[in-house]
Amino acid sequence: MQDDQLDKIFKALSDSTRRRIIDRLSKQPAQSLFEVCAASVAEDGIALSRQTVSQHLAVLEKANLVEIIWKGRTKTHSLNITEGHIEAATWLMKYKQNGEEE
Amino acid sequence: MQDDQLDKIFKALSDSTRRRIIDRLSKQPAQSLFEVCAASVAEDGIALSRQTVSQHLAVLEKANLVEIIWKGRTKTHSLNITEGHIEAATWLMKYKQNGEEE
DNA sequence: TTGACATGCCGTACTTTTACTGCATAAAGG
DNA sequence: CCTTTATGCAGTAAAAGTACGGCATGTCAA
Repeated sequence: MQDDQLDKIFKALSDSTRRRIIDRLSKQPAQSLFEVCAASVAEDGIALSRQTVSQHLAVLEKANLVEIIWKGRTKTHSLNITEGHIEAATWLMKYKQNGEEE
Repeated sequence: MQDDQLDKIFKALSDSTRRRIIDRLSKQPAQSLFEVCAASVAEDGIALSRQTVSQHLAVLEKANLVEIIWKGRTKTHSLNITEGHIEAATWLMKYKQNGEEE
């Protein structure tokens, strides 16, 4: 696993807005930009501009966490968690000191 | 798991310099600030100022990833990965789509 | 063709992060 | 006492991250 890839994945996960988007996309895939915006207001009461959400989705896209499929003029976003992501996310586990009670 | 805590942990892990420090501390615990600096130069050939390393260690400390023990006038840093950290690191796993070959 | 819709790119403002220099403080040793 | 050693704090500067408005482009449908 390359440093660059780990950077992208951890950075993508280090923002609560993006984690909320991930959670939202997991419940309903293939959402457009506007659907994500609308859901943010409807479910969390957080009104974010189109550009802001677009930027967050771009970060997730660069980390390959969302898959893009164009349907006509609509760009749909779906969650795409791969083995590579799981490997990256569990990077810390190899440093867990085992032993101790608990 | 609170958003604030997840933020701190993922942010702490999203920098390759900090990941290198974690790796270093896992091999040799109870290192002082200067030892981490020296090891950075010796093992990776990266010369970082004392203050820069200090700041990185502070980020790891705020995420509770390192434990501080004072020995005389020396502040020693050791890795301290808890169940909470593991839980945070595996945050992404609950979104993994199972199924598919592989 | 025209209008409405969805996205993309450019620029701005504010905040945070990263890396650094310099100075101050406190403890141990000669 | 004075020097060395280890840390802490303040301040600076460049870069990146976050959030936004405006304008342009492309597409679907009436």
